[in-house]
Amino acid sequence: MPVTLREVAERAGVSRSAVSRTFTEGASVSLKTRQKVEQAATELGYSPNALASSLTTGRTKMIGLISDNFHNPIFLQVFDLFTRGLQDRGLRPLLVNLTDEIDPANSVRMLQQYSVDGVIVASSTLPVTFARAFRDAGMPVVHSFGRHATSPHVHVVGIDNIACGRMAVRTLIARGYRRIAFLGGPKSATSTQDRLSGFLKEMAEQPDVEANYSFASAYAFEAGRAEMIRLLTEAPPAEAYFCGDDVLSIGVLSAIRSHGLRVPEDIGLIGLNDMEMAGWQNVDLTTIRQPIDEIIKSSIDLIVAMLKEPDRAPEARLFPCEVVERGTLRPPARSPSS
Amino acid sequence: MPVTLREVAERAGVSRSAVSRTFTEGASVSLKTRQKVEQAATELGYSPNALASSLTTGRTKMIGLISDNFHNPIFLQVFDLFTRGLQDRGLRPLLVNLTDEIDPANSVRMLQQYSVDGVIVASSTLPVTFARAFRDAGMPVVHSFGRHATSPHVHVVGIDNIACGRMAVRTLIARGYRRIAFLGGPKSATSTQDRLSGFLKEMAEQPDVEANYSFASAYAFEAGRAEMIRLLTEAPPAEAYFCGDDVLSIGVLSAIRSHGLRVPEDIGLIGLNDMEMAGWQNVDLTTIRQPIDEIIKSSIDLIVAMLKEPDRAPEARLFPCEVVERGTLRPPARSPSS
DNA sequence: GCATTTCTTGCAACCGGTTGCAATATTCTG
DNA sequence: CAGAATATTGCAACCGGTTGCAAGAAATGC
Repeated sequence: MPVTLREVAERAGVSRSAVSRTFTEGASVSLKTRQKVEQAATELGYSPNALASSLTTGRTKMIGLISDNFHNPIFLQVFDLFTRGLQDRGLRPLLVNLTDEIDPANSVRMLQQYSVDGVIVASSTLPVTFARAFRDAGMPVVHSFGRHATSPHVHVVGIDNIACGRMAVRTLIARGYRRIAFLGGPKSATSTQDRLSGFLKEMAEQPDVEANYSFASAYAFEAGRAEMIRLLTEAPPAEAYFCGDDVLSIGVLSAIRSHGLRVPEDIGLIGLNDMEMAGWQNVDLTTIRQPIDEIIKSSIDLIVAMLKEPDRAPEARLFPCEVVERGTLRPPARSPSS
Repeated sequence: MPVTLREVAERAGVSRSAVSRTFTEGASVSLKTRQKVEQAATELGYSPNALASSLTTGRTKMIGLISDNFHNPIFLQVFDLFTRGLQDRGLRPLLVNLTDEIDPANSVRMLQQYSVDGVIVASSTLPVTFARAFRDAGMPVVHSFGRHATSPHVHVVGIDNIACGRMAVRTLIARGYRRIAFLGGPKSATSTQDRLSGFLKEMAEQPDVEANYSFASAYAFEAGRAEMIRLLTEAPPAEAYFCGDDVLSIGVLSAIRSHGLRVPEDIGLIGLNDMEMAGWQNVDLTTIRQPIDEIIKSSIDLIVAMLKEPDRAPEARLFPCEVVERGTLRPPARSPSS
């Protein structure tokens, strides 16, 4: 059905090479042949088969886009930015949903079979070993929203989750909260682990503060709500909670209100991400903003750079986060001790 | 870098055909050769290049997954179900973000170049002509969430939006609302047009009912909020609104509450979709449920069927919707006239 | 105008597989 | 055990392109 090189060549009365060359950037073709070929091509509606050419060029311009998070609304934005960013550079995302998969082996094999030029792992929960599996298979890989390592084996673009944990604590302390808790995402998520670790480190440096923590089963509304309901019924709650992320926070908010308590009057809340919904009037969540667009832009830049230079030394690009003030924390104390 | 057929053949001491055959379902290979080949293959870590084979088989097992909606949280669920469903059948989604694109020509060409086996257009807003462009290029195509046509030119899987419009009206009438309005999505979206059309048709059959309608600029929270704020400030509001979809409803809800009014006491609200968020305790939206999972499952079944039988007569598969009772409408009137 | 240099062009081999066909090997039949 | 039927195998051509190379054409220098 589709028109091939040969047909165009025949109609234009030139060799197949000539046709190939007119469609290859920077190849040597005279204006005359180029015109003949282009005319024949448009008449026939020809466009070159990208896969056939990949066979010799070794480039498919396809990028594996892998994620295990298809439930957190923030990832819709992530997919939007990734797909557009890749498209703008002439790359095609081959989407892989890892939800039911624990082992990278299958994805590695699959992406190998499709000879993708590179792989982007978009996940804040997958362990580093995952991205490494792709690197070990010889594919350029970037782990977006991944865990920061001092001597990374793989390119990582994201935030410093430990620093975020500390930032949350300092923000809460500055507002006079003294009984503080971390309500994290799943215990197995690297982002949860790091945020908790930062949270605890900063707590250890603060006198007279009571810390506590627990985990929700997922970065999801229901998980946050369920965990908060448990906390509210089992013991007196903390004065303020640092939640693993924004969706979780919204679930927590819902639990608190269901319980007849008010935010921020009875309980303070700070999230992480600054997803669109955090700004909705009935949510109005104070949160730590993660610069998603920059992370994604940088990830794409990095993967593009690796196409040219596959052996680039692994690099961790971390972006600063900042607190976005909204309505779920009481205002900062008037006269801080410092 | 990657291992090729030839290397496996050499190591196993057989011809290249033999290797190819061991990896081809139902090809004739003796147990002995198969074992030799399999051993050599695992030793070398070989897996066949899907793109090279596509050249002769004419099948890439890639499906173009096209959408123009990367802002409505419901589409995250849509992508989740599509990617998993396709993966389960050994198909790979090549994701195309149409957000900035008005003309199908580019996407058609691109998907042609990558010789996808089929195309799924997932959009409730794109006109039929869009899916048709793919069909005209000779690709099997299914339009999911698309507009129902009596004599379709292209396979459509979705709901009857006109019927949904009527259903919304009947539901509101049954609850005693008499001044009713439709607050639709973008005027250009086919789903908006059809829902409005059903709304108006049913209204025309109802005596003593006052109808009104307007449009939001997008299926999005802010758009719904903005439009509702406009309505509230310009004139006395209707008693109840049928909103174009759930995100829109949530924006509308937010506007109403900001305005100091209560739902459902002052204003009733019914959405469409039954997205996960509709069930969140602080939303609790009464809505018309669209069976997304069935629509997607059916879409995938259809595209798979078309791989075998490309000239299948176009078919419209419409799924019934139902009202999900929650807290944004007052209860049905006790003694209806019938 | 002729020798040189630089462009174009087609040939042919190749990318990594698949597949029809004929030759060979194996199994079955009586 | 011979002859026929069936299975397995490798050869070679092909899928739709790209590319090194050498030959021919055009442009340049003097």
